[in-house]
Amino acid sequence: MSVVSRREREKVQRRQAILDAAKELFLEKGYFLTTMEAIAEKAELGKGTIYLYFSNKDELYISVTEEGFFILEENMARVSEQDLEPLERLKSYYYTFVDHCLTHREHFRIFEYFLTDYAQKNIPEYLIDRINDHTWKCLEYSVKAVEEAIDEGVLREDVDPVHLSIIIWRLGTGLLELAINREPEKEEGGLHGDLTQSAIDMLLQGVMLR
Amino acid sequence: MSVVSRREREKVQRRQAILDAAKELFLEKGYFLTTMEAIAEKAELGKGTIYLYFSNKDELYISVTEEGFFILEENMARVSEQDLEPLERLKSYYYTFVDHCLTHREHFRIFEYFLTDYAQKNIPEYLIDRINDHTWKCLEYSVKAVEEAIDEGVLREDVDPVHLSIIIWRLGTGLLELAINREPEKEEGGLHGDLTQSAIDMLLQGVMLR
Amino acid sequence: MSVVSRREREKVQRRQAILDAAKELFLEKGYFLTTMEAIAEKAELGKGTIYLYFSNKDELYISVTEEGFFILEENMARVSEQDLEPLERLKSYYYTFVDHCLTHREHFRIFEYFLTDYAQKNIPEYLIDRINDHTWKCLEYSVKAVEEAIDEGVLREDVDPVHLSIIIWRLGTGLLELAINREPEKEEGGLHGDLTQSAIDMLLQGVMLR
Amino acid sequence: MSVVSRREREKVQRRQAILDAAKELFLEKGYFLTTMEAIAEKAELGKGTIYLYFSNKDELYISVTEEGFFILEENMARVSEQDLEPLERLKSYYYTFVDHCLTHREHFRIFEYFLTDYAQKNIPEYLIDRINDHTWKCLEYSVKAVEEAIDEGVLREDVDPVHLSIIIWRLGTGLLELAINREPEKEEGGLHGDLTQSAIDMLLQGVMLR
DNA sequence: AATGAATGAGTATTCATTCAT
DNA sequence: CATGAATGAATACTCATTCAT
Repeated sequence: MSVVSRREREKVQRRQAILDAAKELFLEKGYFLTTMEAIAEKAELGKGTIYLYFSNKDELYISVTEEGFFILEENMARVSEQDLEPLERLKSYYYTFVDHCLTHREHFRIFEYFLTDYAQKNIPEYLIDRINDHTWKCLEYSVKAVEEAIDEGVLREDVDPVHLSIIIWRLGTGLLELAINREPEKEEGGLHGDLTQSAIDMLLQGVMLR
Repeated sequence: MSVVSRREREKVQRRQAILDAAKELFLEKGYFLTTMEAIAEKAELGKGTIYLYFSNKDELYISVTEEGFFILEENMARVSEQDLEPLERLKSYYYTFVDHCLTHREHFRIFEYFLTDYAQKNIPEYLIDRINDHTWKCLEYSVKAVEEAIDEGVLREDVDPVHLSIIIWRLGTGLLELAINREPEKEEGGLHGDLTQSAIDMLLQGVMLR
Repeated sequence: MSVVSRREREKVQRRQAILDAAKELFLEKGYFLTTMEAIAEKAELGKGTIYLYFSNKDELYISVTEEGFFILEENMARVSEQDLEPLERLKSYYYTFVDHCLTHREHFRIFEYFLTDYAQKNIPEYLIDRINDHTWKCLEYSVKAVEEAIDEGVLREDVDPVHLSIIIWRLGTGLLELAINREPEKEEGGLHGDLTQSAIDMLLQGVMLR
Repeated sequence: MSVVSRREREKVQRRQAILDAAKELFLEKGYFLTTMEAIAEKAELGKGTIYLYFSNKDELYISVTEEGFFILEENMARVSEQDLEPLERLKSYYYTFVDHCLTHREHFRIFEYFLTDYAQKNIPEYLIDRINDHTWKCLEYSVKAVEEAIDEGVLREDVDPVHLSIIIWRLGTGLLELAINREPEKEEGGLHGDLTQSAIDMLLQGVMLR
């Protein structure tokens, strides 16, 4: 059994090595300019080996994206377990998302690629579905927080929880796109930090009851 | 002269035919999956002809993007000439931008591609600059409106005009991304219309003096 | 008639302009890397115009080469009219050829190209024949001089006039190749001048009667 | 180990197959008219395979040329080890060179291309240097033989060893050019054999002490 | 299981030549 | 006559994927 488990462990490690190499390269050069050969080299594996773990380039790409979601989902879950005022929780989700994307910029970029049309047209549906599932799982945390906030009389009753959640989320990605693609290596506290905070504050101010 | 002007006209038409074909294809399949051959075919021209009008694929791509900006800038200028309350003007710029992107979805998508990393790394700087100039030109309309609004006591004084403009603009793109990429051919009045409006309203509500 | 002759003159001028432009470019970049467009531009004519004077690129190329021969033949003829000792005449032909090639380096290079295999395989026979005729015309001057020299008892009787002529001529081209291709813009008096002279002197010394 | 060495051997064989195919085609059609596809086809390999062995067309071309030099250098070295009178040795080098070029006509032609201007302008310097190194290595054998001949009082003291070597070498190429390009498949004993011999004899006769 | 050599479809771009004006 | 816009065949090179070892 020990032998089997060692093999098992090695397999997992190898898979991870490929994912890590791919993540870095997809981030650096984008989907089309990243070659399978380069990934193999960076992972210090043979070119053919990749195909033992991922059936093709697209699947590898999606897997890289998915990996990011696992981390994000964990962070979201952690926030959900904290004892917070509903509005604070809502902001906390927002910041968690923004921080996650800034820390794992690669996931954000890769995810953005995902929204583009040619990605959608060239990636098999089952892979797309997998990503969409993740997206919704994250969004739901926000939706619940908004509902709570309305219930507790902190937010106006005419606010649609799903709408507000989408707006917050898209506000975040909109600003992130700028921060990540335009000021590649800026420190966190710069213009973007301000914008991120101002944005959510202005927005919530606009829907709070007072 | 008549002959010359006819030729001149034909040249312009041919250039436009190429731009139109390219626009459609870049939109449909993205930069990398669109071939020069396909563009030529769609424009009903020889492959080599394209190169008489655009020096290479990148330049054609940028030109397509630029064309969209010319239209947008015109619309923005038109709004700027209207006699509007500063807050109405601000919203009007926002809606103009959103409407433009919904009407010319291709420009939006192409422009989004532009923000991606591999685009930035593989397009010559002078072409990138050309696009950035357009972006700033549009943003400035919004900045001026915010300044006016502050001057007239409609918006809080502690609001940074550039920051708010960026937030509005990015809120717009964030939502558009969703609308355009996820619900490809939805009619205007759907979920997105609501979101767009709610978003700007909530946001401005948050920064208004009252 | 005046009008006709003016037109005639213009035609000749235009042809010459093309030849001059082509000569310069073929020399500078070689056959394959010289484009018809570049020739047209340099000749300040339309691309299509060239085809009114030369039926295609090959013919133009040969014509350029031929033009060089006309000049060389004239110079050879001039030497043949001088009153010279047969051995001096022989050397004079040799120097005339070498000087011609150094002065009109382009003709030499173009001519050398002509000897290459792909030139031979891709140029219509009638054009090849035209060049060969020129070659023989020049060689015959030398042959006659050798015959004279033998008749006058200056050269050994066992020397074959054609053989010696070919040897002298090829010795010249062999050295020229070096001079022209390797030391592109060296002044005449350099290593090459010495070599050229030494070579013919050594050679003739070896076949002189004494 | 046996497996490894077999693979190694196959790699060498494959490389050689490409070189052979390329040699034949470059000879037959010249650089520009030889396509990588044709080479692949002749070598019975996939188009892409060539690029596993040679980084591009130029490198392949130079490699073909270089291969010829390896053979020539070997033959020259063999002559240098023989016990010969200096003048005989000198002639022997000359004949070795001429014979080599007649036996491996392709190398001669390819090398001649090398001297042309467009080759020089379009081949990376480091490749040019590689070829020049070979040229000098061969020439030095001749230079040493001339020096010996002078030392032993067989050749005149005023003869410059490098000059004479160059003259001999260029005399050889001059004649070879004729033999190879003009009488493609003539048997060895023809006009050319005579010329080659006559030429060196006349020349040396002219510089011998007597 | 891991490898990496081989493959060949696919792509941007060039350029001699034609032909309508 | 002169033009130059249009053409499309041709070509070097890349890269995801396969498969024999």
